[in-house]
Amino acid sequence: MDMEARGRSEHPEALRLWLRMLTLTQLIEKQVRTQLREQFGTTLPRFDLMAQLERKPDGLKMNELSRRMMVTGGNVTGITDQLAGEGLVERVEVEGDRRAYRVRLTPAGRALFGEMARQHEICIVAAFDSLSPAQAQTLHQLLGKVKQHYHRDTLPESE
Amino acid sequence: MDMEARGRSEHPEALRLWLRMLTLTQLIEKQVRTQLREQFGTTLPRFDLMAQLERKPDGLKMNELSRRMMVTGGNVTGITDQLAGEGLVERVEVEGDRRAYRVRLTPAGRALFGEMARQHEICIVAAFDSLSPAQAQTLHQLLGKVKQHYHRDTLPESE
DNA sequence: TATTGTTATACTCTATAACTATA
DNA sequence: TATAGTTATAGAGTATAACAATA
Repeated sequence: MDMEARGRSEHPEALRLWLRMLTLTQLIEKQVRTQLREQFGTTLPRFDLMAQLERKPDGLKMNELSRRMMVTGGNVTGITDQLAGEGLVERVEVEGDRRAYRVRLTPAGRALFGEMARQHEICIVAAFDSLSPAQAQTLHQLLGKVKQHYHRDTLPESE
Repeated sequence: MDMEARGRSEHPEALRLWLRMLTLTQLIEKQVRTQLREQFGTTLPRFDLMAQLERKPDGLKMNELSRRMMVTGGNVTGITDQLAGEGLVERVEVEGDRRAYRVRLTPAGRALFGEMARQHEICIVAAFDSLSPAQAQTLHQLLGKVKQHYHRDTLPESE
């Protein structure tokens, strides 16, 4: 192992940091995808879409979903079609704009997402098990600092 | 924005941490992919493979590449075929085992990788620009702790 | 004209499994 | 039998661009 092998002492700290973060993220992500596939027959983008909707009872418009999921619109249509076909989400009309829909979880979708989220949480908690609460908080803050700076440079607007 | 929207106060710290790390990684990764595509007409897996070889003058066997890149063997064959077709890597025989090859960078591949790595480094350094050296080191250490623990649970062997 | 969402398409990346050739 | 690597295939995931309907 290790993709991280790429980062060597001759490289600046930032590069070693990035390679470690990338490797770790891929490792955890791979496990999450496996869990979603094996336990629920679903995929990470589908889970992501449902997660976006979970705390928005009124749903989200397609372009909002697209922006939040960081993928282009056509893909959101495809995933939404799948989930709608399984009765997990539904499209509802937006009054005042007949072009747009809002997508929201159905009761069945909400129930299934609750189960998935519970398993997912167990998996993630285990992954970060080695950190003390204080360390976890520090990590969270440092990542937040990087992300905020990054957004400022590349994605001016935010919610 | 934000995929991180998934993480709410009712969720444990680990989940918020994970979502923040995932979002940030995807953000940076997307920029890296764009840079590799636009400036060099290449992809992240191709860059990764070359990066693995860069510090191994004798090259690596296919199964070692597969393990390090965390993908299955067939994919390594495909990427190696592409790079070999462009004269960037070459397969050399392993004496004592006529089944195996070692893949290594050609001089042209080494030169090109050097250029790519230089641009890549600029991009990554900029991404983590907001951290002080001490903060970067802390982040590196915390990620290392999580990763080590993770490896112990899931991937016993290491290099 | 601009925007919302859909459709069609193509390409990269990936895993799986069957295959060959050596060991 | 087991291992190194290849081939073939299928599916996920993505971006692009052309399109329809509405604003």
